[in-house]
Amino acid sequence: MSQARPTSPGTLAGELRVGANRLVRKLRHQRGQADLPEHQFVVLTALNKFGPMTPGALADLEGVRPPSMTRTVNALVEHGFVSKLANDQDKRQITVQLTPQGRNEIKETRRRRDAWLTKQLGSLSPEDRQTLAQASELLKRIAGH
Amino acid sequence: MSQARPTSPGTLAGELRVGANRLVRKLRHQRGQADLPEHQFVVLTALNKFGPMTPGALADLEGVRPPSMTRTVNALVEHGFVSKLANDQDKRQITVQLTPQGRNEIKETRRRRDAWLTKQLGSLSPEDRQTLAQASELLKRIAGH
DNA sequence: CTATTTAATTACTTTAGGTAACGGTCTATG
DNA sequence: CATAGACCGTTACCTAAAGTAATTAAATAG
Repeated sequence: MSQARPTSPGTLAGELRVGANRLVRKLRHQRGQADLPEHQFVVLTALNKFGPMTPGALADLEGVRPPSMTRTVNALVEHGFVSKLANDQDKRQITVQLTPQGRNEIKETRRRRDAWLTKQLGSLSPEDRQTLAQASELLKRIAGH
Repeated sequence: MSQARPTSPGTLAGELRVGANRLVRKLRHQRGQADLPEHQFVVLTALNKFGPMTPGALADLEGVRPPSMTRTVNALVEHGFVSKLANDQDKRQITVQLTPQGRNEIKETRRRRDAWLTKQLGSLSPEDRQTLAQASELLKRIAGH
């Protein structure tokens, strides 16, 4: 494990971009027929993490425009994974919330889609897994919200 | 550095997927007007790494259907970043190869698109950068080639 | 030598995103 | 306090990038 000189941000950036892109592409390729499209799934996970939100807040969070989020939310409503709730304080707004089926779908989808990755990780040493665990935190921190 | 129990592959998979996805999404969001679309850029980098290839081989490599690759290659030809070359052994096939402008575009695009990430990495501690450097290797290993 | 297979392409469809504009609701100021 | 403007979700329409089906031309197997 040579550590001659500190890793320079510039060269690391390229390495990290390539590594992250490859993993994401591979994971996308692993996505089965049964799984929800990524843009729908991330909305479920956002609601699971932050609780009920308006479509506008979801759009901001996911970095898409409001009309796109309207479509995504409507698709999820049709699947029965979320429901829309009127807001009595401000009648312009609505609240989107997970249904029990939505919660279940998160669990099932994660299980299916992480099966491949879990297998790969299982073949690494505990030290390497520890490295990746720390890296996961750093990635999230870098990416902000 | 608390290491009470070994990081389980199952929970790590979820963390890693989220972290990698967020970074990639953020990087995509940072992509400037001047940069090529990702699907075009990755073809340039593939040609740079593996040398001249047929459209079919590129399609396999990128996990995309042949008609999509035909379009991507044609767009790159119009930009002058690659050129098509007839194959005399098998006249059904063509070879796609980088032009000098294509090579230059890779360099320039990488420089531009890594500017943001380089800045983020610069604000981390050398230890964290070391963690990410190791993680980059692991990500590439996991994702295969 | 014909029949099948293969490679790239063309034509058309699907998916997921964007912008512009609208309609109902809230809010601030004149 | 009335109304002008801002805000929120939505609708209508457009664009980008991928897919499938069908086409053309070339190689190869029987």
